[in-house]
Amino acid sequence: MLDLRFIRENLEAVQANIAARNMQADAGLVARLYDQRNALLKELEQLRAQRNENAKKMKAKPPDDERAPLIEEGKRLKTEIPEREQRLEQLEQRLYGEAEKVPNMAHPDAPIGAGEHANRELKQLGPIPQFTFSARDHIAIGEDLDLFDFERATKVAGTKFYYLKNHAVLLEFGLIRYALDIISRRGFRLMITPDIARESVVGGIGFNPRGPESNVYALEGEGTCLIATAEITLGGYYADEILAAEELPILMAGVSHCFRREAGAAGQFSKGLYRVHQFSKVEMFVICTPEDSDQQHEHLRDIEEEIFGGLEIPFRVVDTCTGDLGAAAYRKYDLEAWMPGRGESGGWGEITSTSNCTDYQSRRLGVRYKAPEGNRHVHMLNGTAVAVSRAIIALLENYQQADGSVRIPRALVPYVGFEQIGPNNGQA
RNA sequence: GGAGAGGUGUCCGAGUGGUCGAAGGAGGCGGACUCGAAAUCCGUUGUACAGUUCUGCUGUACCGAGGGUUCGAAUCCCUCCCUCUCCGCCA
Repeated sequence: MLDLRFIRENLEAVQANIAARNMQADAGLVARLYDQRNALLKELEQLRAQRNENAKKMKAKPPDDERAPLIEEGKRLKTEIPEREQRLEQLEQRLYGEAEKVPNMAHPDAPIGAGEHANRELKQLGPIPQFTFSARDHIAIGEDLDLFDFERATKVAGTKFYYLKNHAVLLEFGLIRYALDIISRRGFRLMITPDIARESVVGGIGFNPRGPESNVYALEGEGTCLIATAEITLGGYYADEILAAEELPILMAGVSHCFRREAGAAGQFSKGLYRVHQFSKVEMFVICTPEDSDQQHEHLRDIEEEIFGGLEIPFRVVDTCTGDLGAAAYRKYDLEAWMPGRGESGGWGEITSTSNCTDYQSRRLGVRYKAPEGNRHVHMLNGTAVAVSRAIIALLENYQQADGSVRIPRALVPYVGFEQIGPNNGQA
């Protein structure tokens, strides 16, 4: 959520930002409601001051003839105050409801535009593999090598679920451990987080906890949701706390399952492992001062490049345009891996993403730090270390061999314990 | 799941319906003493929102949460939540 005062004082910039992001929110209404709320609050506080004043006079235990009018006055205030309180509550509910729709401001360098074509490619790393045979997608590769079972997962759990089998299981754990080693060298505190979080935390991070539009699974009667990413549980870790300035930056990494409803998401790129209801992910999360967040964002991007560069997977880095930033991000970089099985002749597919959400999340979550000039909201950033299901796609498709086997990149071999998958697993 | 105890400021811990934003202590910060330190002494020390003649001042709210009683609630009543201890169950 943005600061209400900021919205009122920078109304035009906020409105322009909403338009650039292609979002629906009425900042003007927020500003008007805010003014109304402040006027009403002032009125209410004056009445309460009168009530306190009145009660103070009673403390002196005045004679009966003075008491009676004071009691009358008190009773009058007692009807007026709750009436204002009720109106204030309704007004604030509307105000916050509207204010929560207003997205974060965007970085001045973030490309402005609506669709994917407006994203700015920053760099491309690693050669795109040239195959002497016709490249297959990960579904075909995996089925041959007995790595997945989508059909039985559908029978048991529904569409967009999967069983990982055999080497794919080891691939999952190996990828996680590979990523953990890198980020722990980079100073991140490792955690395994709950896979469930309260709605207040889910909402504070910027996810819509309930409703048909929501991408998260709400648990019936519990007020909690399955998390869509460990960003939620890591971001909530310090909710309602005031941190010491010396503690910053805080670097956390969380391993979790991620659950996404993906309601209405369909199409050619939702086949196989690309868009699924459940996957495992290692997420990085940074809490820092406002002055530091741009630099921390570059740092996160650098780590993501190290992780996928180390796997020798060709990828490009994209500066996400305003229309694709979502509500919370101030700036976002996506890493898109080359996926040879995508479309007719391969294509780029998002494998990681890192966002600087500035104080948009920390304001609702109540995470602040003690600065010399007073308590300020921290900046929060997140970045994917490895999203296992998508990493598996990139590995299988880029490292597929003519004989149907899949080679394992050198850096990953120690973590998985084998050099290739099928047809004989490297055995003669 | 059963039984009991309890939720007050950074922490510990008092609190009779008005003099309680809240005693006392610890801790933190500033200062005095000291060659320096410890000890001792003095002072200071919550958060949020709003207003403002704005590096200060004023008002309001906050003693787990939400209701109620009252001219007035940390204090009385109701509901809920949470924590701890013991027992049961369990990976």
